[in-house]
Amino acid sequence: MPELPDVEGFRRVLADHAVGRRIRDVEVFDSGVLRGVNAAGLRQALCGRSFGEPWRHGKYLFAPVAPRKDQATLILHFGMTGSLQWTAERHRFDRVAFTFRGGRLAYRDLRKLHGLRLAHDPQEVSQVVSRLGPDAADVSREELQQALSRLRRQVKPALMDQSVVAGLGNLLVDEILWRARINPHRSTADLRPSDVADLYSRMRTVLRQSIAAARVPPRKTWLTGRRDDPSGACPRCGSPLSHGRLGGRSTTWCPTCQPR
DNA sequence: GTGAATGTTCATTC
DNA sequence: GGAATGAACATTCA
Repeated sequence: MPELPDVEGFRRVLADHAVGRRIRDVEVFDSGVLRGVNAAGLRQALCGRSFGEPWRHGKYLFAPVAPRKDQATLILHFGMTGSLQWTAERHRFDRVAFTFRGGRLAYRDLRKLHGLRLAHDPQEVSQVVSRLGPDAADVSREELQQALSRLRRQVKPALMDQSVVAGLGNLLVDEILWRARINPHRSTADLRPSDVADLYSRMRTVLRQSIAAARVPPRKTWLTGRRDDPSGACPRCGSPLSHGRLGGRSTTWCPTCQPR
């Protein structure tokens, strides 16, 4: 599930409900999601403290621990199935829960591909961020142009590479390329500046609308709304959609709108 | 039982 | 050195 818009939604959940409130308890139901920290360490770092204003870069969510003199930051990554929920109800896939007066915040994740880290100082945080390209919701057209022009790769895997631009996942990239009428197999080396300009403006639109919905909205007018239908037709031209694998990921495109 | 799933990382092989 | 590929991680669901 989680790409940039989803994680931005989780950021809002944390910001709206938990920031500034005393963390009364940290329950670890499954330590399989803890990375580089154990349950006792996490409890000790967080209990009695609170979260400061959370921020996001790409698909990572950073929750600074207050008071700031502690210099610690909780780093969350949601893998393919994670989420952050403000809910009183315990769910079978809740792996960690933070308890506050008046509610609880659950890190819920089916597959446990990623999870929670605790950075003890700003260096550890910048270490994580330094491996990422500019945030997709924040990057300028010039930056994107430059990042892509350095590569000679198929455009889809290039855009999904978090060190090129951070935050785009499988669904978003398919959606953006479809709107920009760029075939996912095309090489970044062959993109004209006008292609990148198109790509950029489509990316902005898709991100803005997806962030508002806290997900890639499964609308029938979007490619995303049709990709799971094996006999799906392009919402724009009606051609049967093509399906394949690219960079190891399932890929959907329109052979008419997105010629090679 | 099999394969696939909106992610990342590592090893291997061009 | 880059780029492409496949496996691995853990788990459920169709």
